Amino acid sequence: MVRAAPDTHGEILAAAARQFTVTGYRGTSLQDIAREVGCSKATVLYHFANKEALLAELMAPAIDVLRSLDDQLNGLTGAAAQEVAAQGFVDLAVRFRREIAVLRGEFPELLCQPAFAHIQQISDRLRDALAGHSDRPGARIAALVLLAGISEACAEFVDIPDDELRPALLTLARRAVEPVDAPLPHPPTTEDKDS
Amino acid sequence: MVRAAPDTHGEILAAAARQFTVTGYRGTSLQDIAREVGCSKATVLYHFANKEALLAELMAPAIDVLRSLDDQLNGLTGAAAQEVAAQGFVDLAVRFRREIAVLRGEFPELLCQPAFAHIQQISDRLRDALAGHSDRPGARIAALVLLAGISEACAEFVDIPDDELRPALLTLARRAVEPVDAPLPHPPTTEDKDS
DNA sequence: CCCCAGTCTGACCGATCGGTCAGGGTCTGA
DNA sequence: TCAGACCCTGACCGATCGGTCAGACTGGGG
Repeated sequence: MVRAAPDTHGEILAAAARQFTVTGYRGTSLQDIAREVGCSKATVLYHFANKEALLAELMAPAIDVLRSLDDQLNGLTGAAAQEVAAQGFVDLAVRFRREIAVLRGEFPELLCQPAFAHIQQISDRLRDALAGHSDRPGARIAALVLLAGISEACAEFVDIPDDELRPALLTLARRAVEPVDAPLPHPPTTEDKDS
Repeated sequence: MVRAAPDTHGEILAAAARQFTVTGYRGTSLQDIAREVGCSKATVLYHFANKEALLAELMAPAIDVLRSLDDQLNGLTGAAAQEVAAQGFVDLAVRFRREIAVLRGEFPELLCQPAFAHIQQISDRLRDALAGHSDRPGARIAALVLLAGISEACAEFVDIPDDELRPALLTLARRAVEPVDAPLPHPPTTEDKDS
């Protein structure tokens, strides 16, 4: 044991997560992060190639889950796609509230960065699934309102425990989604992860 | 007539509105705005005291309408408050899509500026009204999801005409809002502005 | 004619940004 | 004891930001 094992890398990551959620990505300087950790700005840039790499490492777990949700959605249509999309996204948003809060608002600019190249397309497909792959404006609008609103709610209600937030959002999503004629294989009263 | 009456002030305002909607308030520099207008940065700062004053003048009409909606909400309770809040906010968001898009994401930072001092409290009251002044987490969550989602949808669906977007959002809002036991004085099938 | 108010500009300012770099400490294994 | 990997830092860089300022240009009224 060498006295508390510094783990500066992890501390920087944690400090960045805190600051990004409060002041946003652009609104947080490397200097701010270094100050909270108690090291120099150069140290931050020793552990991370650049500011973008810091963000990318912070977002990686959430992005992995988003990608796997995208895989689950592949091939599903109609009401089944809507239900899986609603459950999957609510679960993701609640679990990764902090990451959602970071991306909030700076989505368009952040998506330009190579680390987040495919996020836009994935979230487009997610929105499309939530709309039951329908072309009706009402369905498309409802899907967008839900995705954006759920994200915002997760970022805002940090004081509400997961187990309370998740069912409330899921109930809301099911109520708000524009119903599509294709029936579900079985009633979605319990959680069903795989098809 | 003195050849086309420059109206630099208005041109700067219009250019700022365009750029703010695309790259955000912080993401747009005075240089960018000046370049689009075809004047110098110093000219921008001759017509507007500072960057914040430019934003304030841009937002003034939307804020006026928001304030009058806040007045309408005063004293209403239960389902009546929910209905007026839903109608009022959907109408406001659709009409002022551009302004909504500007504020999107930079809300927390922008609210610190003196010009937007009371916006936070007004939007809190609006959210509370949309929740029917209920304390139930479900109602509060639904209200936040709706407000955030509707804002985002208005900023995103710029290509959809007002007359199509407004009823779709209103239908969605009525479907998604957590019902409150207090009944409406009369069914809200037609628009009713005043009590 | 001059004067003045309105409009506009280039040059400049201090602050801050993300990022680089040479070098100093410290620990470890040969 | 020494080499080298690892960790960290102060000093510095160019770019860009919002904002200031002295002065140039213009048109109209006395």
